Amino acid sequence: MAPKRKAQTQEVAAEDGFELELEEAALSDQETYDKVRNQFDAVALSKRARAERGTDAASFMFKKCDQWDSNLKPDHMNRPLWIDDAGRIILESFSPIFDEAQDFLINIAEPQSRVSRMHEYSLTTHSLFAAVSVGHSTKEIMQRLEKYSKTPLSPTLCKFIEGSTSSFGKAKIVLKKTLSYIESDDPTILQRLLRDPQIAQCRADTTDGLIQEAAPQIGVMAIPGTKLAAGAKQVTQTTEPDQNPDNPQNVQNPGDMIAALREDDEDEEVAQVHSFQINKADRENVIKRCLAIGLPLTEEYDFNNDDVNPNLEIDLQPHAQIRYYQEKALSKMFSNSRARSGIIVLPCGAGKTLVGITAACGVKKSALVLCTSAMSAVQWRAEFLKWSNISPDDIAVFTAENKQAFPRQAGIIISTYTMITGSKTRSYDSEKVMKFITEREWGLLIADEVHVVPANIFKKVTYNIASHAKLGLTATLLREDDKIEDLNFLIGPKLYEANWQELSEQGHIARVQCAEVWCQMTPEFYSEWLKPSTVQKRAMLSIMNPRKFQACEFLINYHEARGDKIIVFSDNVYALEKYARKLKKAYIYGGTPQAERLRILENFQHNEAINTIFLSKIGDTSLDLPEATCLIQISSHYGSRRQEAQRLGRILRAKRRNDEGFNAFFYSLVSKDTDEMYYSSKRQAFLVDQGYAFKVITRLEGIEQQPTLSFRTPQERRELLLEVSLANESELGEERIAGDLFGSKFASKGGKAKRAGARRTAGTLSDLSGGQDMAYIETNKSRNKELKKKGVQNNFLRKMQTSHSNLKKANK
DNA sequence: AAAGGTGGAA
DNA sequence: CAGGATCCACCTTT
Repeated sequence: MAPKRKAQTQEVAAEDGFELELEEAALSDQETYDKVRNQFDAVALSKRARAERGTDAASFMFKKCDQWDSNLKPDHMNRPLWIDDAGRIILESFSPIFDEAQDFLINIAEPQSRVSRMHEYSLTTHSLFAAVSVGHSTKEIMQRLEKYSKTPLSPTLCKFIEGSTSSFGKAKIVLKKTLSYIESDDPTILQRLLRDPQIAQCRADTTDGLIQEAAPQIGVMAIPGTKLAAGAKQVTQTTEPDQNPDNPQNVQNPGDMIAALREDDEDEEVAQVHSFQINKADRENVIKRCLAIGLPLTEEYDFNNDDVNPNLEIDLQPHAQIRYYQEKALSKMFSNSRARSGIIVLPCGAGKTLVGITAACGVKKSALVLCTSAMSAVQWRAEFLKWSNISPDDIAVFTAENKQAFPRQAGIIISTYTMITGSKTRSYDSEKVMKFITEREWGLLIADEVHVVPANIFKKVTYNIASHAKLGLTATLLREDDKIEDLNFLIGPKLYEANWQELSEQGHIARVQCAEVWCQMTPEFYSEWLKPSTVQKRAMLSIMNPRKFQACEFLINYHEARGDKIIVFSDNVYALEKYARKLKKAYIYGGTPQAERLRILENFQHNEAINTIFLSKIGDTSLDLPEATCLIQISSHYGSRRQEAQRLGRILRAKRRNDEGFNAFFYSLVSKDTDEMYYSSKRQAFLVDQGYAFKVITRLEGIEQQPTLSFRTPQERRELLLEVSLANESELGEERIAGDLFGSKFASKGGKAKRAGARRTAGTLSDLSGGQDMAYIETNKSRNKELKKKGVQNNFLRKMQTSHSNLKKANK
């Protein structure tokens, strides 16, 4: 703490205009930097807090505008950026140089929200770190910001950028011949590191000075699958103008000195690099320590010069043509012919898998792919075989049922996070494969869906597995907690983030109409809802709201008539089953056995008669349903933005997306005047930021004309209410089964926890229905007969339900 | 011996 | 913030 207790006053000042006074003379670089950074954070926080507090989210922006007005550059209309002192950047998307500016901003700033006319970014220490690590220099960042900004950059901001960039990304951790080196083009940085006792202790080589050698040639890396790799010399056609920042043609204003300066930079950098070696065992510690003292290391893998690890024979199939944004993302990873660790953010359905595969083809070393479920592990393998020419022997899946390693020197293993991190006792085979994995060196580690991996788990992964480069793939780099930050340091900076809107405009992902349907609660349900009761009960009531049910039914009818394939999501398993049964549709939840799921999905995809399925949370991830074109959400997990985004992602890859005028639909059904309203708005935040407009529908056109909707009479509604209430009570503890007409309690608790209990009760129930002894097995059969008797019309449905072997529930 | 249920874990 | 879903290892059964 500085002796001068100015913090208070400064914070107050910060609230209103953010005036900084720094006594630079008294402070070292590091201190200056810390101070600037702290104040930045404080300002950003207070602003955000104020905005979120909701007094008026927009007012401070207007205030900022007043300030900006005063010093606009004369030609400001040609410049697309508004930048304030706290690093908030507003980008006008209608600017002529929008593309150029956006490409640049994506590299240096964090996208906050990208709605159609204006995109908001914010400069953070971390985003600047990422910028430097993908090769932008301080000078370049400043100059280009200055170029795009409508107002002159404030000294505060300049100081911030300088402070962040000068210390970030200067030192790299590089593996050469499997040994770890800390490398930098500036020897003073290394000396500064070595002065730190903890780091010095980890040093491996015994030389006094530093190792010095010529820097590697910075060449254009040929990314497999691009025309460049195919041998075509016309690079400019395939690459976006801004992909290569060193391309002087990008400089629009010839008066700018950027190009010249940039070239100077290059010359300096190419000259020489210095390094010292560290003990491999201490690698984690060094990275951590460097982070702590403000000099984080970037991690790069010089795979071309790695002759210790055997090469893997893998190349993309000739027919695999990667798209420009995938190429852009990969070029960030592979510039200067090394593999850089980091995270690539692409919307679901935009080809994350292909990016991963291409990366593996680029590195051509053994690779380890980690995904969240065993199912997607199998899918990854299939994709590998489809897109690359890798021999099937070289690619193994390591899950509970499939424990293999590859027989040859190099290969690919696909596994799950749980399998790798699991600390419990393993079977002998698992142990063997784990040993195989931990004892070898991996060229590339691909982490699928990194956002779901809590940092501490991934720490374990990085600790256990020696991998030279790590690539994280995700669609939604956000979590409701703050663990996402840790990922930045465990894997690396975010290398690329695609813009959903842009991709959908170009037809890479489907266009989506989003709508929120507000359903009135019926009087019976609302008065019940108003009674003091538990959160669960209220939630249940709002989900089971008959009007919502009708809306759902109406939408299904409407979209089935249009020829859409519909997925209905419900987090609540009880509601899921209720809806699905009432509407005679197939449904899948956690308790549905594997074979059953596959059958249902198969039918959904290929059977003309099955156009709607109901899914529980299970459908959120790793279920590939390219047929779906319409999505209805009837209940959801509180305010989880990620879930919303991922569900939307389910329909983004719609096969028919390139049809003329094709639209996918996303409905969120919300019971009016309940908690759902609040959660719904919160959940949408991310999608809105990605530029999706949510329409609010309060009345469905033509719903009155539908004569066949369920729950039209108050009588039916009261029955439903009764059912729901009873189901709810029994759920809340007591083994109450009377009146539980559909045995729904057990359906909703399909999980293992209550299975034993369920079985016992099922016995009792089957007593009631006449199956006297060994009730458990018999239950199914008698139930099936019942179903047949009831005359289920739909062939498929009957077939499906007959073989629904996991029915712990007894139907009345 | 496959297939499927159970329990524990995170 | 809690409960659901998932995964794995072990244990039973045509």
